[in-house]
Amino acid sequence: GGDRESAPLTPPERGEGKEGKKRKGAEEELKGVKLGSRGRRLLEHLGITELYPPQKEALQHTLQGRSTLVAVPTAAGKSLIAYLTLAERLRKSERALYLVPLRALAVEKYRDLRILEELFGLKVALSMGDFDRSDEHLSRYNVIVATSEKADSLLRHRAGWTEELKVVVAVEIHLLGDPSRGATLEVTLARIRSLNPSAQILGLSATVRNSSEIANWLDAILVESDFRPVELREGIYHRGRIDFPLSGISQEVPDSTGDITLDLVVDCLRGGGQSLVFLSTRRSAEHTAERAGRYVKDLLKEEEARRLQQIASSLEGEESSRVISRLRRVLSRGVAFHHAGLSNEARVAVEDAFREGLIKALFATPTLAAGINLPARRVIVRDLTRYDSVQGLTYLPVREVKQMCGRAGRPQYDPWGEAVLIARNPRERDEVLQRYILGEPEPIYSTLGNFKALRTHILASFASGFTRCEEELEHFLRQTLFSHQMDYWRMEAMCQEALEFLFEEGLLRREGDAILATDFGKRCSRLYLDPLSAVIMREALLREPEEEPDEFSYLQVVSFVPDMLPLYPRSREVGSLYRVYAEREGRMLIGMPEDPLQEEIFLASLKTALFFQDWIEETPEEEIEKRYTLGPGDVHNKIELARWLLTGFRELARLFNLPRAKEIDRLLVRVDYGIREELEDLVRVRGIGRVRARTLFRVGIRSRDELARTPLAKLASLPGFGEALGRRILKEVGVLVDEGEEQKREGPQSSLEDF
DNA sequence: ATCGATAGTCTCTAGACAGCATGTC
DNA sequence: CTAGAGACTATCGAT
Repeated sequence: GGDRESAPLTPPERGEGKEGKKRKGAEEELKGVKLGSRGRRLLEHLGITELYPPQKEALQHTLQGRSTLVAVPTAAGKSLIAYLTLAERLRKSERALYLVPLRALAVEKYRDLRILEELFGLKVALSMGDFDRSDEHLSRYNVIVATSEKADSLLRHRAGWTEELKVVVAVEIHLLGDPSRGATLEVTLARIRSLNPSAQILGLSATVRNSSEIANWLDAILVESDFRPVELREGIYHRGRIDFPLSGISQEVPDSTGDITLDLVVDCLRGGGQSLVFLSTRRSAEHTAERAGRYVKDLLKEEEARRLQQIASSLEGEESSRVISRLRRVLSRGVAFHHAGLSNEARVAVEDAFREGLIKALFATPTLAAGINLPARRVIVRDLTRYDSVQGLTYLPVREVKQMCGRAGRPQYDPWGEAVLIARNPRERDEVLQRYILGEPEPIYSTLGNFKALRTHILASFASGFTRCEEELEHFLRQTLFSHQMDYWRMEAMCQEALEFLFEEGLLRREGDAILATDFGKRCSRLYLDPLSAVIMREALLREPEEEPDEFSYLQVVSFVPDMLPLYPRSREVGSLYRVYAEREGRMLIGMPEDPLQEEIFLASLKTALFFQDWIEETPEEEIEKRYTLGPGDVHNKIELARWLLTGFRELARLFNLPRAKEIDRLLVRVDYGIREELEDLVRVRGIGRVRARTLFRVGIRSRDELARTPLAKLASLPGFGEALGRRILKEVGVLVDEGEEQKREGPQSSLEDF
């Protein structure tokens, strides 16, 4: 429930009834749509008495089973269309897939959709990387919520149920144009459609210029509208005033702080409204929050200040990271910042406190624009440009700014929403007006036409047996958005290049006219690795350096691969990285490349490997954060990446029957826990992680055997242990000793609470 | 001699998807 | 076509 775009569908009571909407009784309003009993029950349960015009229009098509593309602004109630369609159309023996771009969104949608289970007995499953391990069991569910990468992976594993989908919902479908991840969504949709030609596709999109082209590709009916449940006023701030060009309103903003951004925040807060401020860097998000705190602090109610203090102090223990303690400090003053460097715990705390209205101003990087819905009375876009290493400073895409602006106006709370774009000079004022207020969002273009996407998806196509020769590949590629938008011959040359690469590197082989994936190719595809990553890993595995490789050697390999997001060295670190290399050259599994561009990546891989090494040397996390200027969220993300890539690395070593697989597996355990070798044994015991293992080690308990000989009383007295835990641990170790069984330990459990 | 203010110079830049293996409280 | 915030450093002046 809460403030998600799916839930608050009652129009604002204070609203003026813009655009001539009239309130009518529930029955009459719903008449335009032939909702069945399930739909009515769902609406009733959600407390919704009225549907918005675009919802009604879309439902007329979707309830008939027609594929539909709904292109409407942020927060116009797109999700409800999907929920109602699923409720009405899905029988207990049938299946639907719900595609989302982010894991956080997957969790959100999963929670929402659980209501279908509650009301109609339709079972809902959540499937995303590192979360749902029992993929075969997914066939027992009616609605499967998955990220597009996970869905792609499930297709590659040929889970049977992927061929019997009745409805496929794809949200944020405009991400087809995303340069790094759009191709996955595109191929996944194309694949699903070719396996399920009769499946109903329900695409939900932000407004885009070429929506009819996208709809056409999907063979879908287009429902387009710029309807918003809360009026949105888009304005430009310049020289002490906000102008709202479309409504002709102009409003003065008193100079109370000497800083434009803070003036806008304070101005909004005086009217009792929350602000959401978008900035381009983490540093300015944190810094501006800090300055804003001084002004917001005094405007807090006593009760609010108390609650905020509570939330701040509940964030982790005393010793914690720079970022978190800074967040704590600003939180107690009624403001916060939000970026990907925060831990999940902190992020969620900030989001909740903002929803509750406790945080008066939130300073965010684009994490919030694309992520979960967090509306505010006033959205302030301070930075309309972003640094790009290739192009320098560039203006943000219109779609992105519109998405930020769309967050303005909380249904049921605000009479209207205000989005304020800050112009720094008269020339920029005109630019902003033309580009963002009057301008249209960019068209969506396929991003499948690049080497990385093609080699990855072409391999997957053969590895999973979807295509078995060049003609079948062409037939499939002709169904993609790319060939829908451009002539196929443009892609053909690139496909040839990708095929050549895959043949040459032994991922594909020919058998007469047929094309087959080799075992290496199949493994690579199922491990979801970029073929280039797999090739680099294979070369590293087969290399025989002068000296025995150590953990650093392996860590450097996974850090060098294109699937890694490495830590780039600062200019003054470069020298020492060359020294690191010189020192370890004899043990390295990859040599320094000649190509200067590759060399840069290589240096980054060295820095990244040093980071992982610090982690498994049990360097305190705060120290790591300081040394590499990262936040807890970054550390976590990097570790997670390394776990995935090390698994792939290990599996490839196993495939080639190399003893190095064992080495890599042990390293994986260490990365998993962030521990030195000496704790490896202890940590395999359930209930013992890096901290407890270190405690045990310190008092001389160094193995499971020694643990088994420890009296319960002693164990229970150690810090971090108690009687119950001690008993459980001893039981587990005891059982092991009795049965003399070699037991593998489990990975750490993920749970919904982690999100 | 030490400290501090000021002006000039240097540095750095958002985000986030994926795998495998199994029993257990 | 297109940078700017913030950290760091050098310099000079005051005490």
